[in-house]
Amino acid sequence: MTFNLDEFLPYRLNIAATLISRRFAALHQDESGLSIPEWRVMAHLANEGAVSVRDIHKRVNLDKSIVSRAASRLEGAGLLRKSAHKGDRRLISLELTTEGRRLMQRLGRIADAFQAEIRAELGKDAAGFEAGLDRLIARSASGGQP
Amino acid sequence: MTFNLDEFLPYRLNIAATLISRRFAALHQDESGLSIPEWRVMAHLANEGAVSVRDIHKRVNLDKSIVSRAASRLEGAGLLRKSAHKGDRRLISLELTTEGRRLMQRLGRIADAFQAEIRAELGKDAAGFEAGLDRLIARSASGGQP
DNA sequence: TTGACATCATTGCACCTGCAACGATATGTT
DNA sequence: AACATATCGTTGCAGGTGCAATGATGTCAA
Repeated sequence: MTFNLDEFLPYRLNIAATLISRRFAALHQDESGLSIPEWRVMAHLANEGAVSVRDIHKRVNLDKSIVSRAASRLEGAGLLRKSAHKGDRRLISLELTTEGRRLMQRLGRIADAFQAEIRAELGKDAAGFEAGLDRLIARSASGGQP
Repeated sequence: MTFNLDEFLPYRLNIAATLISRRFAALHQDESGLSIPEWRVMAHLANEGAVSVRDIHKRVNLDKSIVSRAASRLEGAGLLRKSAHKGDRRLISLELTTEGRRLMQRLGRIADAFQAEIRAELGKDAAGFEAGLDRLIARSASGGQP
């Protein structure tokens, strides 16, 4: 039996992702109270303006049910606004309110600072690490190893 | 607004971990039917022999309630055995059955092959990627940036 | 126009997770 | 010995997640 869990890449990847998420959550939680899905929805809206649930679902890797519920909570918190999409009444337009935009400006700064901190910790391995990350995502997203 | 979610490291890390976990699950699911917690418990037992719930909880980053429930399911499936710990009756000794050991031999081979596949995909970035991963885990586990 | 089929957002449901009790047992102090 | 405190495994419970309906709307072809 040569296999060792501590050296297993999927395991280490999972641990690292969990720890980094916790660290980031600890940084912005007090200020925002956002969960991870809510954070992703807000971050996407901050970049893209008015989009549908389906757009977010596809772009930020969240099940559409999760996007839907997150949007409802965020609407209740006054951070985004839902409106009917002109032309296609199946769609819903989501966009940030002024308050939502203001929050995302602060969170954007926190996020940038945190990313800089991580890159500093990575030091000379930063470039290789990020290149590997992107390669894994690209290879895995397309369904395997084509 | 300069922030972009797609370039945000915690986000990319989370996506990569999820995708890799899915790929690995797809490989061994048919053969084993194990969930991620069950897989971790089994993998640890395969290396360590008889250990307690608390040991696993600390070593493989799972809440003790999750370890406890996973162990019960695995016991029901005939893959591990619970027995009283001599000397300290609060503890429970967990160890693989013959069937469990046999399963882990097959899964160990699958895991090793999968890891080789990932390293091949990473190519020249493999070393930097893994070094970065370990560094992030080490820095984050110790509570921050000491 | 009608009808078959696709797409969108929401909801229901079963499962998993994280956290906080809880009872049982150990340890340490007096 | 007796008590306070700590540790172990289990369980209850609230909340989150993934998946499969569901109903509303859109598209396309005959």
